[in-house]
Amino acid sequence: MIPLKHLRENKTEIIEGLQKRNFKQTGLLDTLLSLDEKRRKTQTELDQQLAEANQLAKKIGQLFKSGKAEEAQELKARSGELKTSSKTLQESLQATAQEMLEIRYQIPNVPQASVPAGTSEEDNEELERGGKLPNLHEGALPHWELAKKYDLIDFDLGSKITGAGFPVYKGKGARLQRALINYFLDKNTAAGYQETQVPHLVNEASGIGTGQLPDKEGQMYHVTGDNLYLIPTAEVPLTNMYRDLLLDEKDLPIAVTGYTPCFRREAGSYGAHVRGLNRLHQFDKVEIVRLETQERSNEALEEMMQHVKQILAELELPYRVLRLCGGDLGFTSALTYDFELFSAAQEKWLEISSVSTFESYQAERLQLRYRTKEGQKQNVHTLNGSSLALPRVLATLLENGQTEEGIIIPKVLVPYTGFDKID
RNA sequence: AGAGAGGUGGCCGAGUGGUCGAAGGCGCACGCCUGGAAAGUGUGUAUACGUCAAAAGCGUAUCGAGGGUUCGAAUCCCUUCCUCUCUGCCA
Repeated sequence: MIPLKHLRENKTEIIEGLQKRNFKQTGLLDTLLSLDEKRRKTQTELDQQLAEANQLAKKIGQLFKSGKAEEAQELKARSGELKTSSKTLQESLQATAQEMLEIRYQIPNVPQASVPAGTSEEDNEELERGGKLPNLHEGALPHWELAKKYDLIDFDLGSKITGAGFPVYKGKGARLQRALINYFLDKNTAAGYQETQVPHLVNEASGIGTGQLPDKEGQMYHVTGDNLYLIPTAEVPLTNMYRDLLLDEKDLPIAVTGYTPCFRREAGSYGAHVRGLNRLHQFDKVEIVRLETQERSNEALEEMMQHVKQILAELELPYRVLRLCGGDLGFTSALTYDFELFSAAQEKWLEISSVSTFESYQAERLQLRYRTKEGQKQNVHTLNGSSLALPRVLATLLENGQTEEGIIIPKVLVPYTGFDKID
């Protein structure tokens, strides 16, 4: 959420920023500001009434003690009045606060200056390419064919036991998955991220904290019996570890990494987009999360980007880095770099990592602050990224590594897989 | 899942209807003492909101969370979450 104080002081800038992501309902900002004024007025009035009531209560107590019950009775009448009117004010205050909150949930983060304006992925800015494109032999196959040919992944079996989008990995396919998870975790811990295992189900407060709730409720699997949600990404538990905290500047930066399965309902997805590993209801991902000071967060974002890039380079996969345009930017993000791998057999780019800074936006919801050296309280800047999401890496690995003699495993992975070829 | 006990400030812990944002201790910060340190000693030590240009100050709220009773609630009642003990079940 946008901090209110910031909105009061920088409304014009915020509106300009939001235009970059084609956010039209700028009227909400004015509504918010006038509600804020109302809220403050009500608060002042309420405080005055409560103050009077407090004093009365004290007086009545003293009168009772000194045996002046009659005088006390007289005061009680006024006390009753105050009670009624303050209750009304209280309710009004709560309603206003709730209304403000709901509006604030509807206002996305303000993109950074470097974010290009744009409406779709067409307008994303390509920053660089790396790795090398493979020369596939005649008759090269997409990964779902390869998975079948070498018996690595069984989509039908997953459908049988659960449903579409829940594949079963078998033999070397399963081993490759485990190898990737370990390899990613090792790379991340070597870069200073603390390895963390978190719950795969979260409560409502956590969903609200990172912004999945209330808006994107339909995207998560909801365990209604216990009112818990299956995590759509490790970002949710990893970031919510720090919900409701007042840190000290010297506690920062905090960097954590964790592997979790991710569960997404993906309502509305269809067709070739969901073919094979391209889009799943359950998939594996290793996530990195950082908490930074406001001064250092942009630098941290660059570091995260370099880190992911290095992993992709080691895997010898053809990648490109994009700076997302306003229209493609996630609701809570201020700046996002997407990483894509080129799937040679499908002849298209597949997104495998998204590295973002949320600046204060998540912290405002999480109530996550830090005290600066000077003693001021500020919102922590939160950042996260995939490092990395497995299915599409696996898909590219299979497709780009295929030769007539089998699928070649990148050298860095061999110590993890225990084999250098799938045949 | 059933029965019981409990959740108080950074930590420990007192407080069962008024003078309690909360005794006392520990910790921490600053000062005094000391050649230096320890000990001793003094002062301070929560968060949010409102008021204010800002700070100070003042007001309000907060004793797990939410609601209720009462002129008045940390204290009584209800709901809920969490922790512990016993029983049951079970990787």
